[in-house]
Amino acid sequence: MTQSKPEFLKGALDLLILKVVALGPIHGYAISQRIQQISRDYFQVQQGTLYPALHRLENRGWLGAEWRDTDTGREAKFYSLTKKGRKHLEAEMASWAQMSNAVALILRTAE
Amino acid sequence: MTQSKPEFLKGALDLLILKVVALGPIHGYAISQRIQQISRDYFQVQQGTLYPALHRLENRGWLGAEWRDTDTGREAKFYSLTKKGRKHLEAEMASWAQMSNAVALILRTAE
DNA sequence: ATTGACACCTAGGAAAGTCAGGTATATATG
DNA sequence: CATATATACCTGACTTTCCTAGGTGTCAAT
Repeated sequence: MTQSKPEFLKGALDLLILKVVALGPIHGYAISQRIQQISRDYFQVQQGTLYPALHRLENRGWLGAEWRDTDTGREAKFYSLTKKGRKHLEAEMASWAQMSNAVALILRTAE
Repeated sequence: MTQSKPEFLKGALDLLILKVVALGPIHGYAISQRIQQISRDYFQVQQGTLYPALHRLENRGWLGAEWRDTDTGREAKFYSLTKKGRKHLEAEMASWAQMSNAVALILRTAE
């Protein structure tokens, strides 16, 4: 797109993931479920989208990962926000608000 | 991303262009200026983004184009919304609102 | 015993945006 | 007059992101 700040539109998924992980350590499969639940089924994150995204966020140092057992006694990779990730999340949220406002400005212009 | 409705995040540019063209016939170069102005410099549409996008929208039957003279006596390609385009704009605006709300739901969740 | 939910992964392709180039005309500046 | 800047259009190569469509393995329920 086109934005001075190149982090959205593509980056909305990153934002959503980071925000959900910020709620507490959680594994990938559950992240997609949470996103779907909270968004009232609006967002449905495909696995082929989810896992590469998680690896991306981990590589950038925003998420840390650790294998642990779930409640149901299964192995799963639990992600948590790093300090860097928390900082980045703050920035992304602010950026999203700006972008959202900018779009609103244009959509609001009278014909 | 991930949305049930596949038309955004990528589609925000299309939305902005369609909305600006809906204000009245306008040529490409001016579209990018208008978007920048109205968004208070937030969006800066690169030419390499703009022109392919306009061709895309034209090919999909949402925009019509016609060569005309500008005020300053130069040739320029003026775009206007087709009926189909107007309908699509309505739909896109509604979709954007939904998506925006869905993101807001997630960003609003308390830690 | 098989199905379905859980939980992870990747490869290939399509779409969109950026960067960096290009053409041409009109106006302003030295 | 020459050159620079703004206007106005365009494209190709590259990158990133997402989706589709596969794959593995475990656990619970039928």
